[in-house]
Amino acid sequence: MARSSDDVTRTLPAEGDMAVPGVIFASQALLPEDPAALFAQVRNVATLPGIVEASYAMPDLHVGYGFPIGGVAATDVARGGVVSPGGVGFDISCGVRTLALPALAEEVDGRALAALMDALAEAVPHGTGPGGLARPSEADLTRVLAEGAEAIVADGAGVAADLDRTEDRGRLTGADPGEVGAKARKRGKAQLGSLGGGNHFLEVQVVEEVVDAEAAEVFGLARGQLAATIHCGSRGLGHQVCTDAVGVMREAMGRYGITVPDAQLACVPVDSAQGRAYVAAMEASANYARANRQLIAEAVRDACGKAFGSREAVMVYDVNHNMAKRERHVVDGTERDLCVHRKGATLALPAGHPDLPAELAGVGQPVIVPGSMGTATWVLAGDRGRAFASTCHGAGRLRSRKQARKRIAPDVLARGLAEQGVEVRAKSASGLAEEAPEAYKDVDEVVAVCEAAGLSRRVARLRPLGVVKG
DNA sequence: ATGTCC
Repeated sequence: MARSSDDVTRTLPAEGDMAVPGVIFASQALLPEDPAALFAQVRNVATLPGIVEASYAMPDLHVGYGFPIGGVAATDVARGGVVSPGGVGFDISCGVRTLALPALAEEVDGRALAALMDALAEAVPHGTGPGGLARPSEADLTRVLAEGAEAIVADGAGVAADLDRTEDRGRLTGADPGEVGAKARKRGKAQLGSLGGGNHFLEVQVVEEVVDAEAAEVFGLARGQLAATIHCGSRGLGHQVCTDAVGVMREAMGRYGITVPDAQLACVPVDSAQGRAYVAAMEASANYARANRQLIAEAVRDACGKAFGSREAVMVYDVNHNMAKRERHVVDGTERDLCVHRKGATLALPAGHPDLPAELAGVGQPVIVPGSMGTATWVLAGDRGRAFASTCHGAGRLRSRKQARKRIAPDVLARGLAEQGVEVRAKSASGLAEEAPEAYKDVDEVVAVCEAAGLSRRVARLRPLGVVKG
């Protein structure tokens, strides 16, 4: 029987220092046996200065640095609302980009797939540490920080249509490269155009199921078609920007009279010197992340050219899931200027929203939700605009990296994936075990809960055929 | 997530 919104919504009433309630969208199956630490994080966020409506958590929620991953929190800028790096995450503007490939799965046999995966593994730098597709000068890096994916397309890597299908058209206009520290620049300079490690990956997939035919057609996806999905972020640059900002805010917070229940929730008013500096550096990091995905998408096109004889790969969408954005939303009957933190959560604009490009206005914003390695990726569309128009970002981790390493043997895992017909090109065996499906929640249940809650609608399910991992 | 501890 179909579940109602109430069936998947849990409220933690405002008590103690909480300014608003906690609202968690999840079924029992998506919560850990002992959710105490997770609920404590949702409650802690509800105490932040200026928070409005609720401390929300999406169905893929799990414990993170200060804020839960899967958390959505909006603060009222005019009423002392804060910005917190812990509410954005270390991998600033980490996100997912899917391209529709010019081939049907039935046209690609095992040998052709293996050739494509070899070409992709060769073309796209993956794994931790330095080494990227681009070799930017200091001036190039500054331009990427200021202009994002737009700078990459302007230099000839990609087409204008790529930007039409990239969140914010690939460029955050509040970015100030001058607010990105020297150490962050140094790390970023050596990594532009690289996947990284952890749960970051590049997959070749087949569209296995279309749930919403109209939206799938608008998004450029058809049953049986191949797709490529890129999951990565701002690498060491964003990580360093986050680290630097947490240090500054821990020290500055007291001067604004702010106390928080957890040091990891370090924050300052959005409208303060330190708040403005962080937002400018965060947006520059977001530009770096989108430029990174644009460069990798071009390398995917090159690999397709080599393996298929066609470079034609059409953007479905590029959505990010680690950002704080200034947005206007109606709260208690009045439209307000909010700073919306989405950490392990995405924007999901409903159909008809004025910020959507005309071609997407009829169906809503695309959202791409990668499952764990070897499991499905879902393409969704914004639905009712709940929780400041947000939805989930992935399967959500169930076991820590350490637990996963302990429980899962990499060779057994690799064999299992091979038996499923998934071609794996992995750099690190222990890294592979950390990303095993057993370490994650069931992504099908995550998106089903999003749909029941009215956060987003299911459009298409993509099954992996090959994966490149750090 | 991360030059997985300066």
